[in-house]
Amino acid sequence: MEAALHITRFPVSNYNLGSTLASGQCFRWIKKDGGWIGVVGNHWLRLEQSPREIIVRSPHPIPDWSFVADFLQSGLDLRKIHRTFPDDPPMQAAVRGCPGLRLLRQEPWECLASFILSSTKQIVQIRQIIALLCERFGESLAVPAQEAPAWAFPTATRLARLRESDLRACKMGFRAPYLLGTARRIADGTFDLQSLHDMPVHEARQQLVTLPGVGPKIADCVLLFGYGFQSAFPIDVWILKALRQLYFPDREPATLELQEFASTHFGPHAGYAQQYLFHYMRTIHDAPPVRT
DNA sequence: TACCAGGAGAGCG
DNA sequence: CGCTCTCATGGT
Repeated sequence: MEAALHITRFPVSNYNLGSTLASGQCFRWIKKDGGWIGVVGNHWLRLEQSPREIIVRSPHPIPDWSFVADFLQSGLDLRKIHRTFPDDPPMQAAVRGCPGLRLLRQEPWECLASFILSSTKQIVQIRQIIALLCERFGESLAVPAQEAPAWAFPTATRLARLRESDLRACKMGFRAPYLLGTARRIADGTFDLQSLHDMPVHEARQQLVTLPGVGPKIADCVLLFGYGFQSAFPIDVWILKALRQLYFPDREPATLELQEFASTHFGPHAGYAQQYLFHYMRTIHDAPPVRT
């Protein structure tokens, strides 16, 4: 089975594939047999970390693997990013605590839809909802023998034709009309996701928050994870807690003050810094007690 | 069981 | 404006 797969390798340094895929920026990758199974575009893929490269396997020939390099951002020099981070104890602890953590570059529609579904949900539940949505409405993909079936993320056009009850059946609750409304604006052409690539970040953000179910936090997630605007700094409950505990342990700043602090303190790649704080907070600094 | 989750939108005053 | 409440569902 192994030999039947088509394979390529991306040389990397300081790339922690596991932390990256499990850091709450994407929701479809599953750890299996020392590697990771997932979908990029219309391709089932298996990714595996080795010391100096990421090994990529596909069930069918891939003439051009560059879409995988784009997704992984494997060519990015992480040290250059780190050098722009503020030189303070919390930030340095977060970087040391999450070596090789990266930002992926996801397809904007999948990223937008996924984060509309993320509001007030735990990551495990977001994953369940998205898995259901893909299984029911996504295009079936070719997978290797003995592997579980896989589906592409459903297109906006496909979701736009559904009824709200079809989406609620995927356990997304009050998020169903949001996702449906946004899918319809993209499907009917009144919102152009592609055009955001060429806008200044503040303008792209203004556009995104006109979509139903998209407020400041989700807009920033899409700008950061889907478009690569690395100044975007999503502020959620975890980041608020991180800023309070790590930077202001002796008092209780208002949310507005923390937003102001976040927008000025972390430099041109603030969004990247945010991912370190988020993952550090969730996995190390304030990890919930382990049950036995 | 009760609480809370990578929030947003509507309805107040 | 700024604040509060609600929204649906399931994990812990």
